[in-house]
Amino acid sequence: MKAEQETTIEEVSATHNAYLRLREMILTGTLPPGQKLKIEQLRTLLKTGASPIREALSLLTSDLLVERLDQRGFRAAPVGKANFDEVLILRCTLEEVALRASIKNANQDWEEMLVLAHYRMKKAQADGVPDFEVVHKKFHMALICNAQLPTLERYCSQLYDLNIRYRYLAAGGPNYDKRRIATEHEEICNAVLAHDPDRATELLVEHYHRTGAYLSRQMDN
Amino acid sequence: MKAEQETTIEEVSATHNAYLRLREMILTGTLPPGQKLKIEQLRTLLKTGASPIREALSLLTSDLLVERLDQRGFRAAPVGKANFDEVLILRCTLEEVALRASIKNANQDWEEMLVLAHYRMKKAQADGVPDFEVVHKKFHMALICNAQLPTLERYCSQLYDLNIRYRYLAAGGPNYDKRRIATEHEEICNAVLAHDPDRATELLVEHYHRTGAYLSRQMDN
DNA sequence: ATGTCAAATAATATCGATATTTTTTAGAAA
DNA sequence: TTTCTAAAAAATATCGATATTATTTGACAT
Repeated sequence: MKAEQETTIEEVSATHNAYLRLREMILTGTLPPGQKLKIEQLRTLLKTGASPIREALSLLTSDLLVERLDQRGFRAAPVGKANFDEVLILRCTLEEVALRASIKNANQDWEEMLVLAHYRMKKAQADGVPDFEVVHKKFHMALICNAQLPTLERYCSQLYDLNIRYRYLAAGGPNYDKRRIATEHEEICNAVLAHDPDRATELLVEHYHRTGAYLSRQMDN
Repeated sequence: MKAEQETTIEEVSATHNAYLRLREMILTGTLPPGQKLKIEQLRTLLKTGASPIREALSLLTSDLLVERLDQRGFRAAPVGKANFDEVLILRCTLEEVALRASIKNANQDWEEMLVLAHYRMKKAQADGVPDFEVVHKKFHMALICNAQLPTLERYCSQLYDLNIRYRYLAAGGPNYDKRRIATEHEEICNAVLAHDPDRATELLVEHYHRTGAYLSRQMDN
């Protein structure tokens, strides 16, 4: 008897909902790095049973967002400069491979998808919508999704999420130079549409290094 | 009252045991690719409750060894040429980065560890012990463990495991040229000990391509 | 035969309760 | 005060049962 659709919330399964909500909370810092994640506490917070919580935490463990301590439960993965630097290296390495493969497979459909993803991101930034991070990720994933290498895409997505945590942690500091970021995105997009893999990957890696250096500076404070 | 240590089996937790056993069965092909993994069936097989099974399957999902189907349970991850090729590309890409970093950090302790891992592998092959795969993996992980990039090591370990499945699947065919494999390992080891990153990575990547081509041929049959 | 639908079956997902383990607390001895 | 130990409290890990969802079966109509 499911007469209602409640809101627009998709009711897939308690586990999946718990997974998404916990993930969000860890990424944004609502559950800060290193914090103990007690089952009972999360049970009342998410209003669900222990089983979905435990399963969701298991899934997040493999996303490197949660750590499992022998028989002592779970905690949000800690952060640190070493981890930040590693994530940056891996992103540059893997996204270069992915972007080159994407461009090699270039076709009309993908290019149009990319243009759209780019446009939506620009619009979201102009409007100052709160879920800018969502469309921003979509743009970066659109760049590499044409590689047709699902495992690689998965790694890139994971690493993007690991990096996002540092962005939220640094959110107190001075804002990015948004104009420059927008320009960089534009240039990457153009290089891809021009089928210039060398220039596209160079710009992408530079883009990551630049924002990386910014965040690194924030972390030292 | 745990008066007994039973055998040498380490009784950590039901979940961890289930994880290790299921992982082993998927890697070796006891649970073949694509097979439905029913909770009840695994419950009786591993003689444990549903919760540890489900948690173990969740963990394996993030190792890319198990797939979760909406509300229709789990199945062993399917295999295929495309996946095989992708795993090969990613291994070559990531292990090159890891090996170079490892060599850059080279020190006495690591080099001695590597020599030991290599010696144990040679010995295991000579003795024809059944757990050759274990020491073989240890050797390859020893090559890259000095990079001190834990996320990268984790990815390499995962990819190694994904690749191992294809080795077990091809086990029916003619054996490798073991002499050549041994020589390749020897040469990689020597190049590393000589602190020659270019040669070491070239040999390593070649090594993967050679065994990859062998397995690829097996798969076509 | 073939396709459709409803009942029966089987499997999953989830809950509540309990056993086990870890952590904290408090009291006694040095 | 500090340290050690035992009891109490808290938290985790696991089990058994149940509600929910998917799949199969078989009767009926086309």
